Amino acid sequence: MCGWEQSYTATSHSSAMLTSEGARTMEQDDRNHSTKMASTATSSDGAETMTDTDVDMEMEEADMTQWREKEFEEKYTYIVKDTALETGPDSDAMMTTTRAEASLPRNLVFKHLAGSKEVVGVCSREYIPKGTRFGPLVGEIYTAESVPKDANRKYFWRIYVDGEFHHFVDGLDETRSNWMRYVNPAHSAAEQNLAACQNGMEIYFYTVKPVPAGAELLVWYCHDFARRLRYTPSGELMMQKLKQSLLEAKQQQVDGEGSRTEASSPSPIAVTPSPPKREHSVLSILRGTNSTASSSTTKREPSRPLPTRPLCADSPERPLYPRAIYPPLRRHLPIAEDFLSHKHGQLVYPLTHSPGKQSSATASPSARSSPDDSPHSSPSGPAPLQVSLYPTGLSSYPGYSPPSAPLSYTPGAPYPSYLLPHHYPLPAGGVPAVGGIFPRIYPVYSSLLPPQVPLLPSDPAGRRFFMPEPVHPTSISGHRDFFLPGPTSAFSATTTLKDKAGPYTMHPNLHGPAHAPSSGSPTVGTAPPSEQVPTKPTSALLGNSSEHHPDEEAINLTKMKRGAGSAGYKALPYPLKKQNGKIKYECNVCSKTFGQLSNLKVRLGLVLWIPFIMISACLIYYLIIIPELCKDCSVCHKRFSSTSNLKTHLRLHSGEKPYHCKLCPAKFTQFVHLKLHKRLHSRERPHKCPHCHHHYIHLCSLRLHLKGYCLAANSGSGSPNVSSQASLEEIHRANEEIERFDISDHAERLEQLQGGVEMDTMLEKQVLGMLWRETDLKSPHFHTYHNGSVTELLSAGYGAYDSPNETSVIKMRHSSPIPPLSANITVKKESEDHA
DNA sequence: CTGGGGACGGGGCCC
DNA sequence: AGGGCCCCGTCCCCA
Repeated sequence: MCGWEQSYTATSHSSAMLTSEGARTMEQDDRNHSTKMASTATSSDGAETMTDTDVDMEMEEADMTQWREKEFEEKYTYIVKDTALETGPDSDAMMTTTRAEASLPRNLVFKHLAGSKEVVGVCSREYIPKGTRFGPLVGEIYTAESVPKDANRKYFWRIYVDGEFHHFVDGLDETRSNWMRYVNPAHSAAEQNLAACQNGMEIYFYTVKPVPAGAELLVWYCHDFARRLRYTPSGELMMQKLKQSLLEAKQQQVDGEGSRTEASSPSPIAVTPSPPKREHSVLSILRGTNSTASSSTTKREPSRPLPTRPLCADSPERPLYPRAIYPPLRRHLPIAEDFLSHKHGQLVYPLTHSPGKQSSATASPSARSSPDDSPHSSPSGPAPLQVSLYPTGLSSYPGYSPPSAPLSYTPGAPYPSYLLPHHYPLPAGGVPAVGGIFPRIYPVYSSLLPPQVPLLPSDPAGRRFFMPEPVHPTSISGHRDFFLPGPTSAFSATTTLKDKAGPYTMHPNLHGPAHAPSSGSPTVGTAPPSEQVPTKPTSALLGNSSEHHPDEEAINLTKMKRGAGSAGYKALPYPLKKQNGKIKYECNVCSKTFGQLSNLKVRLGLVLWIPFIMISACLIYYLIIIPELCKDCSVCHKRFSSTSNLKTHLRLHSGEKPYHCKLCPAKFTQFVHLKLHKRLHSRERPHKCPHCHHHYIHLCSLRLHLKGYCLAANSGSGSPNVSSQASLEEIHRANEEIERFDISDHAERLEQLQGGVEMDTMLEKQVLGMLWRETDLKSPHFHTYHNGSVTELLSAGYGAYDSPNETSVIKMRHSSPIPPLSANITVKKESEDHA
């Protein structure tokens, strides 16, 4: 936590980090901003001085939904400027992208329709803290007088001065607007993460909540703005109104006809009793119908009053919102109802909604769905709202097409750790630990995966795991969307396994509003209605244009998204059978049949997801974990769980036995074996040395030890002969010999004899003789002695045995009943030699 | 049954 | 914090 906090705080004011281009400008801006903040904080509270951290904390806790525009302007914490445009007319970027696209800040990414370059929304690349300001909105300026009569007001934003309408900022033209035109409108307070505010004569978007990586930016008017436009303070309310309108419209349809137009024809039907018919109904807007004033016929009211669009097309000043509602076509009503009523929709309206989003009665889905008129569906949500009714709409901004900026963006690069909020502790790498739904549903499988592997591709973390960060959309075979399908997406799962591009295509069912665009978000109106291809993602829901059965609708929508080749049921991993001429939506795993393709998709999503995870887990385990853990023997190729065990094993091949028994010649490859072996030597030892830790089985051994080989005893008396003369090593060796002797049968036999000084003396000579024998080749000291001269060792340690030479030892051995100690091959050899 | 030997896994220490 | 290494206890097999 601290780490994050520190890094975050440290860089939090460097907006330059957010956009790599124009860093200087931004930095400067930041500095100014920081200065501003500091001064503001200080002045606002007399003595109290707020630190940056304080400001951050304050921002985190603040409820920005109630902020006034002025507060946004004064309290925002971070600035994200548009990416600087490459002005050169020859610049490649300008050749392939529009200004709107090129202006996208680097911490954002466009959401595209699968397989197309059409921008349907704007998502964050990285975590974006609350209180971040984007903007200002760029577009063509029109005064009430200068507005072209046939202007498409879908992207109109109204600028007020002193409460009076002043002018429009039109984001329609992508070559004259900026990326903000592509931002979709939020249909509910819950999904809203941006608030549109007019500061001065400009419009800015402020993050009103932290925006996690991968989340779509969804804007709604701030309190003041909405009030000016006479909009509801949130998209939610707008949706409620819309829903109400729909119900009323339906009722009217049931009651009678007349006004209703052909299903295919979008002519609006006044739904609400009072509201006069307008060229654009809320529904139409919600659907994303991009009704221009002229095309009004088919559209419904803007689902969500985009910020700018509050007014009707014709009269900007007039607040649009619930003006007139054109009821959806009857055949589509059912869908619309479901859509509006289901909160956790299992309903799969492929193109436009994610189950979660559908849940809310908010207009979002529809708003983002494609407007009929703008079939071409520019997916962005807000735009739709802004349809002609709302001259200035939130939705219109998101748009954007071929990213020039994105192309230059280096995936992985410079993305500021500061973007990680203290309260958003992502693990290093930005991937959250396993969590979420999957582990709860499939605990067994989830447990197989490494703790940091996100299991649900549908969540941002999961997507990152499979499609790490900034894979630029364009890098994926033409697919600009890079979201992975979630468990509910059969198609997604399928494609994920077999096609690289597949996995990353956005699936409406899975990704709610963010993806909706594909089907033509309300906002959509990127292209002029005339150019727009009728997609109808939303239309499917609302029943605008199609006359198809809902299922067919879904299929068609899918086709639109994926292209003819992979559309609808054809995208399933197996062919569907037909029954009575009708496609039978049967699960090839459990054979369960579904009435709708969408339900089958959900089923397959789950079914396919399980083996997918299992396979993934197994691969990870066998290809990564095991090899990592196992070490194999270069000789026999046997594998071991640790290098330590392998090392032990290798001794078997090398013959090395580093663990020697001091009491016998036994040697072992493992210490533990030596230890076990030592037990054999450690029988009861009643004869304990009063001065040290030595214990002996036989008294004679103890006596020998006490004769000069007990360091403790000798150091006290100062007598010892041996200790003073011989090295410690030699003394230890002597003691070892004594011990060896002690455990041998010879000691036992010797003790059975009549002890006495003589015996002890003989014993000493024998034991020490053995010792000398063993060491004489190594020790010059003993060597000297061995050559016949009286050694100091002998004189000191053996007193009477002034000349313990080989002969004496041999004699003793021969004369004594003590056979050569088993361990002393040397001795034995010597005796043999002498023999 | 005993002891030797091979292997596994955990804990602690050091880098 | 993580990896490598060593020590240790334990288990199992076999002669």
